[in-house]
Amino acid sequence: MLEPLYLNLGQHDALSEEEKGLLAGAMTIELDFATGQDIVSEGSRPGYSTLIIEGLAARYKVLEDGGRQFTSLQVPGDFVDLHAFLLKTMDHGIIALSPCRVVAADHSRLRAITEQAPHLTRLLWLDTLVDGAIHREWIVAMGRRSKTSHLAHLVCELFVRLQVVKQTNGMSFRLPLSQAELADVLGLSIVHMNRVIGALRRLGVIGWSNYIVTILDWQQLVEIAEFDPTYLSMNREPR
Amino acid sequence: MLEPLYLNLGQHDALSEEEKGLLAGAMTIELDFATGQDIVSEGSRPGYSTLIIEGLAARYKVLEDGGRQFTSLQVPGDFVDLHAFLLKTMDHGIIALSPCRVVAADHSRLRAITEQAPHLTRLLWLDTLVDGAIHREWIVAMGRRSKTSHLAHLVCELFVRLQVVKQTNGMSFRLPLSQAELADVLGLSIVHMNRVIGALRRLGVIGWSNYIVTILDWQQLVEIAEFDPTYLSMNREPR
DNA sequence: CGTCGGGTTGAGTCCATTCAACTTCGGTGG
DNA sequence: CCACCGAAGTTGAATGGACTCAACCCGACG
Repeated sequence: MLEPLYLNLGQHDALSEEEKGLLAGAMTIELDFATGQDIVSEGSRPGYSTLIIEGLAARYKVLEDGGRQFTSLQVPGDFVDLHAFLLKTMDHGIIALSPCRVVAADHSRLRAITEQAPHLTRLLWLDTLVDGAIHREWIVAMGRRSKTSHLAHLVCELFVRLQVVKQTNGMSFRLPLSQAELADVLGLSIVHMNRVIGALRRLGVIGWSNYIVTILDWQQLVEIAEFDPTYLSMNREPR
Repeated sequence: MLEPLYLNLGQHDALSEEEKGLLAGAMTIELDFATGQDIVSEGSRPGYSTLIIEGLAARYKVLEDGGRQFTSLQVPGDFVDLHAFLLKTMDHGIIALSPCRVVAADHSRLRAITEQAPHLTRLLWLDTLVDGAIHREWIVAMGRRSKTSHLAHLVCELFVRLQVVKQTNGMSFRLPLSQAELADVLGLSIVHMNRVIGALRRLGVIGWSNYIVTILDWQQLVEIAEFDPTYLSMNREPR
C-alpha cells in the first residue's frame, strides 16, 4: 500500500524497516477523491497530511479574474500537503486531476516522528525540500525558457519522477491532463498551449494522445529542455 | 549578531533562550562577500549552511543562452542554503547583490540539532517551507499575473519580509537591485522592466530612485498585486 | 441523431522583445 | 578643474510571440 512512499523517500537514502513501520503506523486515514474534487482547500487548516497512492493531483491558486495557476503536479508517493504540518494554514488548494486514492497521517503522529525519529524526520524534511527545488526549476522555466523548452522540461521531469515510483511504461506514461489544464501549468492560453504541443509533436520528439505521453527521442527532448535532473536529488546518500 | 535570525524564526513561534543558544553555538563561521560574488556556487557541495546578517542575496540559475533567472531574494535573517544540509548538491548558485555579511553553521551542528532539539528542528524545517510558499507565489505571479501586478506583488512581499527583520524605514526600504537584475527576477527584458516600473510610478503608488523604494499608496498597491500575506505564515502559534 | 467537451486552426490585436539611440550621473585621470 | 568614460536608466520604432475571438472537427455518450 505505502510502496510508492517507500520508493519516493527511499530514492534519497535507505529507509529502515523500523522507519517503514513508523510511517505505516502514522498513515491511518484512507480516502478516495473523484476527478475535479478538492483534496485540500485554500484557507483550510487540515489536521492531517495527505499522501497520494494512486492518481494525479495539483496545487493551485485562483486569481480574482478567474485565472488559475498550478504550482505543482503531485504523483503517487508524493505528500501533497506535508507542509501544512508546520505552515498550519493552506495558502493554496489541492485538486484531484484524476480519481485519487490517498492515505493521510494525523499531524500529532507526524509530530511524534519529529520527537523520536530524527533520521526519518530528515527524510520527510528532504521530501519538502525537493518540492522546493522543483518549484525553483519551474520558476526558471517560466521566466527564461521558451515555451517549447518549458513543455519539454516538464515532460522530462514527469517522466523521471514517475519512473521512480514505477508509473511509467517503457518510454510512455499516462498524463490525465486536458490541454486547458496543461495551460494552467505553463501559464499559457489554451490556444497557444495547443500550438506548443503541436510544435514538439511535429519535431517528432514526443507523441501525445489519449492522455498518454510517449517520448520518441529522449536525447533531443533533453536538449530542447536543457534538462539536468540534479535538482531532484535522486542519488542515495546519508542524509 | 543573530538578531535577524531570531526575528525571522521567532515570527512563527516563540524561540526559547536555550534554542537561541543552540543556534548561536552552531553559527561559528563568519564571512563577508562583495557585490557580485558567489556566496555558494551551483554544483558545489557545501559543508555548512549560510545565513544573511546584512545585505541582499539571490538564488539563481543560468541557461545555455546566457539568460539568468533569480528564483528567490534573500534578506537579513534568511538561511540562503539551509536546504543544502539535506539536498547535499547545490542545484543553483547564490550571489551577493550587495555587500553581504553572513554567518554559517557546519552541517554536523545542524545534524546535532535534528537529533536533540525537535522543536528547533521544526522551526528550521518551517523556514524552508516558507521558502517554498514564496516560490509558489512567484510561480503564480509569473504565470497568471500581469507584469505590473507581478512587480507590485514583489514590492509588497519584500516590504513585509523586511519589516519583520526591521529593515524598513517608514514606508521605504532599500532595494539595491539594478533594473537589469530586477528583470532577471520577473523574467522580463530590461527595456520592458523599465516600462513596468514607470507604469507603477506614474500611477503614484510607488517611488523608486537611488535604490530606495517608497510605497506611496499601500492600499492601491495591495489591490494591484492582489497581495495576501497568508503564505508568509507570519502568525505566532505552536509549531 | 444531437450535444458536449476536448482539440485544432485561422485571423487580427496587443504585449513584450530586440535594436538602437540618447541621457544622466558619478568616477577618474589628464 | 574639467573632459571623458562607463554604468544605469529612459525612450522610440520595428519585429515577433502570445492572446483573444471565432469557427470547425471529432469522438463519446445519451
